[in-house]
Amino acid sequence: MPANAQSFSFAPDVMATACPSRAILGHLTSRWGVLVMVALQSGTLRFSALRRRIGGVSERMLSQTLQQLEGDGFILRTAHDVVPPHVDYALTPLGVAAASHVAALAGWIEGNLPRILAKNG
Amino acid sequence: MPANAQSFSFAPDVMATACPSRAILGHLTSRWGVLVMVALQSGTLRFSALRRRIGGVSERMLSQTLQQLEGDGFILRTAHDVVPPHVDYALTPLGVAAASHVAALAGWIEGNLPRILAKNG
DNA sequence: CCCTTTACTTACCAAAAGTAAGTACCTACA
DNA sequence: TGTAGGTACTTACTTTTGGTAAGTAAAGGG
Repeated sequence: MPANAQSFSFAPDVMATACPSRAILGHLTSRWGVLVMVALQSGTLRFSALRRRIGGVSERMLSQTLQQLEGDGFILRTAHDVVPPHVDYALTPLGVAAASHVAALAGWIEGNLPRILAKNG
Repeated sequence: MPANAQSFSFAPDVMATACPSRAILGHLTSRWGVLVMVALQSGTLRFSALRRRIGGVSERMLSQTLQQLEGDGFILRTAHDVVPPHVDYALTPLGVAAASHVAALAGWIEGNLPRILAKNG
């Protein structure tokens, strides 16, 4: 056992099927999860603002994705008890850190799209 | 038109359904795409070596994922015409750049798993 | 009075992904 | 010599996931 071992009985490894990190990675890299994290990077947004910003997402999928990311602690959901409903979504500190990585990937793709589409591997 | 404008009629935007960057993002963040990129970061691997390294992937999905990433120019496939078959997969320069971002995300998750699982958002 | 907006959920159907087996050829082992 | 295993896939079938459309409740505008 190495000197700086953690108080865990396993080393987190995304390559291992059963490792919890695999599920978290799955949530953050899910089709809509990535886009929700990127969208929330620029600040708090309401449900329908998110829906308008993220092209092509359905209410069902947005709702499901938000619940998943909230469950992981990346997103904070704040419901104001008024009619019509008003619900805000914002990144938690943990979410801000995670979002920076997914946004870096998305940004890199956007910035290098010409190169990618030209297939200059 | 700004001075440093690109020779493109659109600004790449992952939030837009029709933008090609959306599809590329989808490939790189697909369930097995992420893990393939991370696995190949440490060097060239054969099909079955990849399969053994990536826990839980089926041959069908690995094959499909590799073809997708090869089509995008992130991966180079080299088939040696021998029996039994011998096929090598390696990252292209473009793939190395992309892999650094997905690996950063995967690495961050692994490194912060305790915090994430403790749900200290 | 009906349409719209808000934030969802539920039922239904299509698309994606997982499982298992087939292909073709070689090596090793008994 | 026959059987098991390794190589890199593909194909058929089934299960799971994802998308579409509609329903819910209450307020406000035309």
